[in-house]
Parts: sequence; structure tokens; C-alpha cells
Amino acid sequence: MVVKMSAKQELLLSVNVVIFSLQEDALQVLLTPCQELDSSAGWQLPGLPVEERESLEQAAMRALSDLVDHHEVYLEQLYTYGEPQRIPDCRQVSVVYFALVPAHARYPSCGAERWFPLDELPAPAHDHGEILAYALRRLRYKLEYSAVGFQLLPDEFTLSELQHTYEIILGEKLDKRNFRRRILQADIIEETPHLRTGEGRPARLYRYRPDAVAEVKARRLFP
Amino acid sequence: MVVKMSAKQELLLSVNVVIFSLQEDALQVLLTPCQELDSSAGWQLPGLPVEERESLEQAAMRALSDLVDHHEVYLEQLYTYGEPQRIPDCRQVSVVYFALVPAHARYPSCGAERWFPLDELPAPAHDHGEILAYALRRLRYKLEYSAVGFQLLPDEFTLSELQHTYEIILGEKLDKRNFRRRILQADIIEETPHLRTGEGRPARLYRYRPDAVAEVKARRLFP
DNA sequence: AGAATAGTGTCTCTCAGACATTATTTG
DNA sequence: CAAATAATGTCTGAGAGACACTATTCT
Repeated sequence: MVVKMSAKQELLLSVNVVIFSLQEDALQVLLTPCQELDSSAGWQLPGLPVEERESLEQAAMRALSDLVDHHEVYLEQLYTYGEPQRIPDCRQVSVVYFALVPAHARYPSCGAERWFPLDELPAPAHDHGEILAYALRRLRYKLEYSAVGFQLLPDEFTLSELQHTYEIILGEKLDKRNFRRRILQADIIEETPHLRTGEGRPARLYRYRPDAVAEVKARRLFP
Repeated sequence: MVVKMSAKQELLLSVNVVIFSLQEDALQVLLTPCQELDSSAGWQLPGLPVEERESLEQAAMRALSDLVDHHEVYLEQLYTYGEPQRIPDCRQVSVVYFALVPAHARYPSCGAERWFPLDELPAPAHDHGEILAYALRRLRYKLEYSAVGFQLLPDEFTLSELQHTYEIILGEKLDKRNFRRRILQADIIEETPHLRTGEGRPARLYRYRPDAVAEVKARRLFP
């Protein structure tokens, strides 16, 4: 959405989306190539201008919809960036959203976009590197007090898969018995009748309880 | 900032600020009267349009600067609201900030704005009630894992004053000995040589340690 | 039978929460 | 000396974290 300011300058109001997904034992982010003519290459967060009659969240959903199955997306507003010089030669305000999608909801690439594992990120354009770093911090943080982790998994999953998800995002190993005790005590998942068979002993499948309290009150630290 | 959209509609980009302060044993919010001609009365959050060359945070500071001493303000972006119909007859996107000011940094009223204790709030205009409720939730939440509480107090304060601040915001009584033990163990405040004298025994004044780690890693709940 | 993965219980130590008395000042 | 507020320590119970073995399936 192009915004005419009180005087005569124009401003662009857009949304961008940081899309996280888990694949091949790594947390990945979806980036699209910059379309700038002069600058040779470069990658940026998917985004588009906000249209007249849509809400910000609808715009973010639109930005997603060519890239992933938007019915399976967790979407949350992250932050709004509006420094006058953040994009050269163009006053642009970006409302940035943060999305989690399970691996099976990815669409096959329909354009030039690509998934990048976090440790193989190219240097993103403009302030998108900063935005990405903030989104990752928020993801790690939320994982610890809310149930967003489930948004990266299919509907039914094994406890090992769930633990693995946590380990990848947090970047550390967790103890299996403590993990199971705590996740079961939290009362947010329930058994299904199904098993997943594979190389070793088949594993019980669990599902997220839709009626679960998704956020737990943190224990106070400042008293 | 008035934004011309890709077609021909206009959009207004503005900032609003939820300003909290503590006085007379209550948490208060600053509201200004609506200037609408048709609607008789009504109160809203202070705000103004974003100007061409300023950042969003600078705009928020400008919105504050007639109301409180902006050198003593804690300011943080809260959320961006942009539903197409949130303001009748005007597509308006508001980047909302959240401010904490100590009581002594309030300016005497220079216009029609007024401080309202939270339990005597008038029904705010548009979606400002919803915004306020969200800001309060965020304040209570942040109080528990970060050191924002100090932003409502003067530079030097007694432990009783600090405890009182927490009690008002959280809306519950706290145990004095546990409060002191924990706040001192957290290692975020330090003694000053000063005492505050009053009705009873004089109390030691403390100050916030500027080098303190302002946010503590929460203990994990989802493991 | 061996390889691979799933699944299970106990102990210790830290810390949150409940609780009552003494100390210092003013009028 | 009475009233007001500041300051201080202990005990108990819950839960986080460390730790190793058995169970089930497939090849």
C-alpha cells in the first residue's frame, strides 16, 4: 500500500513474513531473491504491499499462500520496522509476521524462493538479517513457555520426534526421561491409538490436545 | 502520515501510546478526549500521525513529549493494529507503544488530557479498550521476568516502595521477607548510602544497578 | 541373535512459599 | 513509651536435573 504523507512524500506499507520450518534435522527459513535490477543478488524475507481492504494479518496470509499451505500455518505478529532509511530511496514501513509450518505443508518451489538452514543463511538484504535474528530469539523464547513447538510437527507425532524438535530449535540435547515426564505432566498432549513403525520398536503416536492451555504462567523471577 | 494506496484510497499511519504511571496507590493511564465533532464525548489513547522523516519510535516520543518528561520514559513497541474497519470511515494503521513513567516525570496537565486509575476508566473509543487491556496484560507479564518495574519508580527507592509497586500492578499482596530475599538475590539493585526518613524507622534507599541483567531466562515449562 | 529405537523410576538438591519477632525512629 | 515502619531467618514441600536399564520390533 503506497501511503501519501501529510506533505508530498510517499511511503510504502508492507508486510513481511519470517517462515520457519523443520527439515532434515535443521530449522529452515524461506527467503526469496531480491528483484532489484542494480544489485546483482541477495535474499530477502517474503512480503508484499498491504492492500486497501485487507487486514494486516490477511496480507501476511496472502504473502504466505503461494509458498505453503496456509491452513496449516501458525501466524503471529512479530514487530513493525519503520526506520526512515531502512530501505534505500524508499520510506517503507514493514509489519513483520512470524510463521511456523510443518514440513508437510510446504509447497514445492513455484518460483525462485528457497529454504535455507539457519547455519547456511546468505546475508539477507536491508535489515532483514536483524529481523531474522529477532524472530529466532522470539521462537526460542516462546518455545519455553508456550506450546508453539507443536506447530512445526504433523498432527500426530512420537515423543522422540517432539523432543528432537525441541533439541534442534534450542540447540542443545535434552534428557529423555525428564523430557517425557515434564511434557506428560504438562497435560497438553494425549495418546492416540496409533503407532509409528520404523527401524526399532514401534513408537506411540501422540496428538496435541486442542483444549490444552497453550501458555503456562511462568514462575516469577522478579518476585 | 497519510498513505495513498495502490488504488486511490488513503490510509493514515499513526502511533498511539499507552502511558502507565503509578500514583495514589493505583496504576493510572493517560487518556485524551476525542476531538470528533459529532460524537459528544469519549476518551482515547494519545497519538499522532507519523511524519515523513521520523522513525516510529521518534513519533511515539513526540506523542509523549507534551505529557511527560520524555527523558524518564521507558518506551517499547506493543503491537500494530490495522483492521480495515477499526476506525469508522478511515483506514488507519496504528503502531502502538507502551510507556512507563515515574510519577515525578508527569507534567501538569497542559490540555484536556487526564490520568485515570485503571478501575475508573471510561469506555475508550474505537478499539482502544482492547489495546489497553492488552497493554496491561503485557505489563503484568513483563513484570515477572524483567526489570521494567523500576521504570515506575524514582532513581532511589526503598524496598517497601518497590514491593508496593509490584503489589499494585499484580493486584495481590506479597510476603515481605520472601520479596526481599528474592529481589536481593536477583542482584539487580544495590544499596545507596541514603536513608528515607518518615513516620517510623528510616528505610535504606536502593538503586537499580545499571549493569544488571534486565531479563532473566525463564525456567522452562515446556521442557 | 544383534541392531535399533521406545519406554520407564529414583534420588538429591535447590528454591518457592509460609510464617513472627526484633530494631529503629518520631511524637 | 506508644505508634509506625524497617529489617531479619527457618522450615517444609515441590519439582528440576542427573542418571542406566529393560522392552519391543526388524533383519
